[in-house]
Order: sequence, then structure tokens, then C-alpha cells
Amino acid sequence: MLIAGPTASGKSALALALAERRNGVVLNADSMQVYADLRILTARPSDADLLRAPHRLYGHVDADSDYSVGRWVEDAKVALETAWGAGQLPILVGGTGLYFRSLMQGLAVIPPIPEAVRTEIREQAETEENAELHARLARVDPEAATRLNLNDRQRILRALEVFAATGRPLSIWQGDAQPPFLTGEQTIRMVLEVDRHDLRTHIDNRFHTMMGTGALDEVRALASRHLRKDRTILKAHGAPALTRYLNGEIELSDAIEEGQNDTKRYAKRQVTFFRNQMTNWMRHTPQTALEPLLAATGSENASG
RNA sequence: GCCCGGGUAGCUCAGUUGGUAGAGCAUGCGAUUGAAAAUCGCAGUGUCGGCGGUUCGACUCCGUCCCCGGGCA
Repeated sequence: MLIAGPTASGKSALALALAERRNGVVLNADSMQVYADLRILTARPSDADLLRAPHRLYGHVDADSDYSVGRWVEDAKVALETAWGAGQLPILVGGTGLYFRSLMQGLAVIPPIPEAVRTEIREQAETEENAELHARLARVDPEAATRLNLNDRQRILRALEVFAATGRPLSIWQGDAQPPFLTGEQTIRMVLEVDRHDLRTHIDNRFHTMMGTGALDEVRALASRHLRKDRTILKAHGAPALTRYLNGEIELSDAIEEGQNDTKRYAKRQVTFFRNQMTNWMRHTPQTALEPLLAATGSENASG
């Protein structure tokens, strides 16, 4: 079972309710909740939640390591096999649409890029204008260059890295067969939909709750690790702004507002992704989602 | 009461010598193949505080009133 939804839409609670009734394991499909740090700020399940049903792929990654969709897909495959082997219903929940899509539509099989190559490409790029960088890509991978916007440095750098490390254009790698791990027939898929205005209110309220339950302390603890500035966890919504507050650069109220705003903009992008990339999924509000999901799993997985 | 500075997009503001307005942020829409809570593209909106006046034409000049901030009494 796959449950997607924008941040603060009530996915986790729904997954938990299902796991309890259907002998399920909750598997995380969120790119930030995989990290051990910032448990509160990334809205990971509480200890009480963990006692109610088994959870996997939460907080299992150290913030000071490279993680990516590719690694998540591998982790998810193992977790799925394990759950099936134990006769449990795997329930994948999260807000990272790319993770779901990669699991179901496959992901190009590309060797890992050596750290040295990534560093070299990035250092080279520092002094280059967007246009130069894009032109450089056009020489080695015209197809990727055509597809990528001039200013999309992140993707351009990735394409350059892949060519530099493998001698083969990213667009060719991506054209190879990419077998999906899960098919539509094997899955029950649900996207949670919440009124935008209500969602924004939930986001604001949740952020305040996080502030009241120790979010600032964990940001302080993370900052004290002095991780490399490009570590992904440092981009968790609220973390950059709260860090600046801790450094005395901005007011707390402004930091909170920025964290809330980052989250709201993200929610909008999530909704766009689900709407346009995950078309053959069921859609329900959090209030009406449980019943059809129970019905869909009732006959074979009822555990008593 | 007097003096000074302001009133322009939802917010913060820019608007050269008069020719009916723009940036950033916010918002909406979209893209999305190993950083995806990332990265990037597109779009809209204004009785330019009110009312008069000068002018072919006023956000811009003049008068007056209202509101906000500061100062002096």
C-alpha cells in the first residue's frame, strides 16, 4: 500500500491506523525523515507511534552521508521483501513523489559518482556563468542540455558529473531499460488531498507545536556538528532560518515565519507533482481515506 | 497648533526633466530520473490616499483635506 500526500496532511496517522488493523509495517517515503537528526522538525513519528506499529526507514541515515533516491529505492526494496517474508502488509507513506515514482516506474541504473569527480565539477563550476555551464553540457550531452533549463544548475551539474565519471551521457543512461520494482496491480495507491487553505493553517500550527516541543534544541545540536554546508538535512524546512536565529542574525518570529513559508511553498510543489505525475492513484481526504483502504485490504490481510 | 518625512501590487519599496507604472518577496500554474523539504520555468493583480486645479496629457506640478511616523510647542 502506498500513501502519498502533501506535508501536514495527516498521512502518518492514516498509515498508523491501517498498520494497526492490518498487521502492517510503515515504511518511510520521505527524503528528510530518513535522517537521524531533526526528528521533531521533520515530523517523524513519536515514540508512542512507534509502539503502536513497526516503522522502517525512519532516521536510519546519518546526516553526514550522501543519500539519494537511488539509495532509498534500494532500502525500500529490502524493507518490502522483509515485510512480505514476515507476512506483514508494507505501507509506504511519505511526501516525496520522486521516491514513489522511482519505485514504480524504475530509475536509471547509473554507477555512483566518485566524490572526487563531484567535487571537481563543482569547483570548476563556481566561476562559470549559467550559460557557460549549459554550453559545456551541450557539447557532451546535447539531449540533456536541450531538456534542461539554462539556469537549472543543479541538474546541469549532475549531468556533467555523470559524463565525467562514466564517459557516457546521462541522457543515454536514462534511456536504458528501467524495470519498475512495483507494478500498479500489486499496489493500492492513495493520494491525500486537503484544501489548500486548511493545509496552510495546519502547517502554521504544526510549526508552532514543533517549536514548543524542542525543535530549536535539535537545530542547535545539529549546528554543533558543523557538517559540510551542502548536507541535505541542513535544508529541512525551518532549519536554515532557525540556525540564523541561533546565530543572532534574525528575530525568532521571522525565523518561524520563514520556516512556515518554506513549508507552504513545498506543499504547493508536492500537490503539483501528485496531480500531474501520479495520475492513476485514488484521491481522498484524510477523513474519507481509511474506509476504502481497509476495504481494499480486508479480505486477505485481516489479522484478527 | 506648527515644522519635517511618508501614503504606489497582498507585503517592503523603486519610479530619471509631466506622456496612465516596475522590482523583490508572497500568491497561482507548470517542469521534475541519485541534493527532490532540492532545483528550475511561466503568469497575474494596481480607482499610484481623497477631492479640486494647471495642462493636449498628472504617480509626477499647485491647492486643500484625510491617515501614519518623527520633532517642536
